[in-house]
Amino acid sequence: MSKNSFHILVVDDDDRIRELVKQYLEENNFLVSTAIDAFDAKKKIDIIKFDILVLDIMMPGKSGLSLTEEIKKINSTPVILLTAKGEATDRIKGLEIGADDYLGKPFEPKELLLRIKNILNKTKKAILANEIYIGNALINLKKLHIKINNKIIKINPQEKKVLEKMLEVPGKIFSRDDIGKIINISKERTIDVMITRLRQKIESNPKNPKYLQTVRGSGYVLWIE
Amino acid sequence: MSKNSFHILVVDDDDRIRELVKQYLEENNFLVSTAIDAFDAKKKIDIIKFDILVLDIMMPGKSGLSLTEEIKKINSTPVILLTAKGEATDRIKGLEIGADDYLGKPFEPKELLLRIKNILNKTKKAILANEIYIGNALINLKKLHIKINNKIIKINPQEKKVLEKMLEVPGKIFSRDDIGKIINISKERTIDVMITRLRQKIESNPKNPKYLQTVRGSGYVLWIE
DNA sequence: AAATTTTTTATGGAATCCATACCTTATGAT
DNA sequence: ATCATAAGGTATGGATTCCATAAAAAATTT
Repeated sequence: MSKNSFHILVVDDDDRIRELVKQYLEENNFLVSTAIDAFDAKKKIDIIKFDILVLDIMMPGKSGLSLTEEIKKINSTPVILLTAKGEATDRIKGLEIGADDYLGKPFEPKELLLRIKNILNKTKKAILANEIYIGNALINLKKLHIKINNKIIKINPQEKKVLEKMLEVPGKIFSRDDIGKIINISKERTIDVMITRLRQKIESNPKNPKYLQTVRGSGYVLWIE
Repeated sequence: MSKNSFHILVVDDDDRIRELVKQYLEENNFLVSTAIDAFDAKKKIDIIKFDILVLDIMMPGKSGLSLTEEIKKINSTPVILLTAKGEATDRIKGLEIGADDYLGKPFEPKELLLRIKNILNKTKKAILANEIYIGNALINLKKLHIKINNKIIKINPQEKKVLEKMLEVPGKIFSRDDIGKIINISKERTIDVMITRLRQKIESNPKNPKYLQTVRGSGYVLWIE
């Protein structure tokens, strides 16, 4: 049951939410710590460097907003704010003072997970380790493998090359010709075969791909969210 | 059978845990002492210098936390805390006051062993003695030998050179060329043979190496955990 | 010169790569 | 809606490259 390498701090005064989120993220292989309020959080932040903070805005004592402000003065740890419904002002304020994303309550844990992966994909740490999320698959280009559903699947060098290029510009359509140039192949069918294989490795439902999609008449495109 | 050179103090008021851990660590060649509470522990610490302390947090009399605090004022002996399940606060508190790692109860002895090796690999003593764990193998570069499964195996000068270089940057891929430069060899197969030999010495299952791995098309890489 | 270590060579096996053939699906003209 | 056709998907297999290792030869140490 190997964890990924990211540590997240969840701060909320509501026990249920805290525990729910913690559990959900842990199920998805994150290392999770929690804090009950801004002061508690600050203490922990001063000691350990987290990869992401998830802060409730509305907390007794000090608000998530003030905490965000403090944090952003010190370093650039990404912050996701949890805002009560309708509090549009807070959201805007949050982004102004440097929060990286926000999520209105009530929220789906799944949605939070998505945002987290999104942000992680942009961090230096992930980039240095050559790690990036595509949906549920944590791609590690350096180690030539993919972690998905607690399994590790190997990718081969050719597959790596293609993934690498496509990951540089997610959303860009790659013609078969483009892909062919990357791996020195000209036959169209051959390229299709490689795409098929990649799909089997990164998609949870390869027959109906969500991330590595076909663009009929043009080629293929990779989405990372 | 011959011990390694590390001395560990296990402090827990629960007899069963104390004895279990002691036995397990002894099986793995550590020298182990035990203490029944914080006062008992303090007495022993004042007399002997241990390489690692394993402290239960929840103990009658004085808690593992206070003991950690005291210890850290005196010197930097590494401390691993054992915390009851769910006591997230204690864990963070522990790290705050200088503990080096923590482990939630109930824990696998194997997991504890892993953390211990991890910490030892970082200590000055280990580095000075040129001792480092790779999985179950305790490599002693100075003495040109490896302790594994209660056996001592010699390593040869060439093997040492390679290990030494690879240990400097675990996780880095060494091309055959890189390795060839270390030991002045150009034939690729020759290098493979050396890797094979090393695997037979440090891996418990050389056919399926866990630490000294092949990166097809690129070379070899050494992982130490 | 005996023993040990190092290097080379030879061989078999595994992983990867590429192409082809055949199958399925999407699309637009009728 | 139906059908013809273009486009895409994939199972399979041969070729090739790459790697592991036994065994022998050479070099070095004892």
